[in-house]
Amino acid sequence: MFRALLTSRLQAAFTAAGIDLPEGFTPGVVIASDTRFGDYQSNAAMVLAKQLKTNPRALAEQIKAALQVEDLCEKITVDGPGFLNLTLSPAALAQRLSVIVKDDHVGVPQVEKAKTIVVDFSAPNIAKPMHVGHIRSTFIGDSLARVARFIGHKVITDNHVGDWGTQFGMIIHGWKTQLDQSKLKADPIHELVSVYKAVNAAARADEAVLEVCKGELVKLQQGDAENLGIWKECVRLTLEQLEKVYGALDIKFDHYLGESFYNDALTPLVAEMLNQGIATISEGATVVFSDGSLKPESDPFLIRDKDEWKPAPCIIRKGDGGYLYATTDLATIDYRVKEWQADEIWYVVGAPQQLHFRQVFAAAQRRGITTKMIHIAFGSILGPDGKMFKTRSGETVGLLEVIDEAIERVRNRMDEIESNQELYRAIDTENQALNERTLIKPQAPKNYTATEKDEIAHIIGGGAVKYAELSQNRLTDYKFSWDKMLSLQGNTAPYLINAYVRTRSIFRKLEGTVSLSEDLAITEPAERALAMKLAQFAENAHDILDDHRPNLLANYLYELASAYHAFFEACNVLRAEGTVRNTRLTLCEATSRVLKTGLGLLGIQTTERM
RNA sequence: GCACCCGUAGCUCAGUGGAUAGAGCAGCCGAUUUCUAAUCGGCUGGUCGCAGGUUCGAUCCCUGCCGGGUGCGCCA
Repeated sequence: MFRALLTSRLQAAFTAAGIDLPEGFTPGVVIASDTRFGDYQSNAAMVLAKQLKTNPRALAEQIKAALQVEDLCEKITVDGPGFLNLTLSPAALAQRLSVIVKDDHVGVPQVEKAKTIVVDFSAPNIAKPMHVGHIRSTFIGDSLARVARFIGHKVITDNHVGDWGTQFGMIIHGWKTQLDQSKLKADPIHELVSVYKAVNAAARADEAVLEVCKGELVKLQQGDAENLGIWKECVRLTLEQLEKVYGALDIKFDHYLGESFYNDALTPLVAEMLNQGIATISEGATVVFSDGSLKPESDPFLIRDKDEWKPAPCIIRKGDGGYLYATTDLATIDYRVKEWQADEIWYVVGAPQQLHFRQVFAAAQRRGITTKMIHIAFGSILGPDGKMFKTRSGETVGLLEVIDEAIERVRNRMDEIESNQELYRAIDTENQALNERTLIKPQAPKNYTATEKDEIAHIIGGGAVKYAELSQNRLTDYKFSWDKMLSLQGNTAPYLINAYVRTRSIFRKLEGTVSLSEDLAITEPAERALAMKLAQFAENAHDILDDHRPNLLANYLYELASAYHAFFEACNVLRAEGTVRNTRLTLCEATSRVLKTGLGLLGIQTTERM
């Protein structure tokens, strides 16, 4: 990986030049912000010159003279106020290409120290459908887990299903009084939701109904056999449906340890926290107050009111003895640390829950837990009107509906292309009147079987939905738009998959097995730009986890696909011969491998034809 | 009231100390007897919310304000 190599060479150059580095300063090399100047650049001279109060350009020249990079670079220049610009040699790029084509990690180095990372994501609720609100957590979490695994970490994915909570009082009451068995059989979640909604409405109108529901909940919590049976059936039916959804999305979990899994741990946990003096009883509830060890500004158990800091405790047991979300989360942390020896736990949960996690993490740390806990937050999903997409009120869009709609659009696009092919062939080429833009080039007839067409539509449609989410910065609010999410034009999954398809189609045209040699010569600008992009995957794959942002990967893949499309138009592969042909075929193979791997890390599959 | 997130082209968004701020969509012009046109090339489009500050250098860091959103003791 060039960045790491060049960085270590740069550091060596400082030593060789006899420049003492100030405390806390490590010179670095980054990918050039402007490719006109080179491939990599370093601002070290300017940063250091500021501290040493010397001339940055002179310093840069001094470093340049000491820099030993003949094997990697063909050009080193000092430009502007003191930029050190490095241009890789074609030979170094070619050597890199050979690695990408052979290595099963396409040239991406493994982490030096593998960590055990638990990724907590998706977390749907029992008896509720997965809706668009679950898109972010599910796709981001899955992608981050894949990336971490790919670069060598030990990853444990855990779906912390919402299978225990106050909503079960209403569901059980509804199950007993108004469940329609035939509807339940046909569409379990749908029936459970309508039962829940009906009871919820009734309870709102009538206090007595609410009391009955509370009673059912207490019976459930006390282990009443009938209620427990109903609850188990709800969980079973919902999980069965969830498996289908995850199957369609190509997402797997190592564990499904829902909230109920920790029920038995809650009472001892609270008792222990009381014993340790971490928790206290306040107004009947058991709560965690600030212990004063943190500065008030960063203490999650304090809130400022005018000029004074007032307590903002975290409740771990209600006055009525009931446990809460925070209690379960603390028990879950215990389990993950003890049973799995987690070095890190990642929570892929929306930004509104930030305070909750700050409190839970702080409470866990007070209990002596040193595992690194990270809340990987993301913005809200907004409706077309720019307002919050609320789950409780109004209609929500089901996750499967979105996927199905996307697949349908892909199918339409495929049909359109097919009919254009027929139309084009039917036209007399001398008939100018019909020579309109709507006509596209007649491709070789694709002759898909029905199964192939289904598979392709599924891969591209599902990929389009995932890509629409993953190509965005997770922190910005997400405006839900069918067109944006399902668009097949521009920076979308179909664009990337199309680049992959183009690589494969070239190899299909070749007779017999192809053997690529290491006789490479990168000469054309489009070849060079593509080779450069390919080499950068080694860096990009690691950078994604710096701030847990899959959109960096999406951006990279888009740029790679773009470079490939440009190369494809500029450099014909099959008509070339000798070294040129071998070089271009190698570029195609490398692109093919990096695209397939990279899309795979986003959870997106590829297809050979489209 | 306090805290957090957001404010960048007509629209949707990248870009968390570097050089002349970038894409996609929309609009306009062009490219195909040639490896998949779900493509490529070009043009048009910006007081990076406002005002200060730090810096050789700020969309990015700090302070204040404006606008939008979310959260804040017994829901998850």
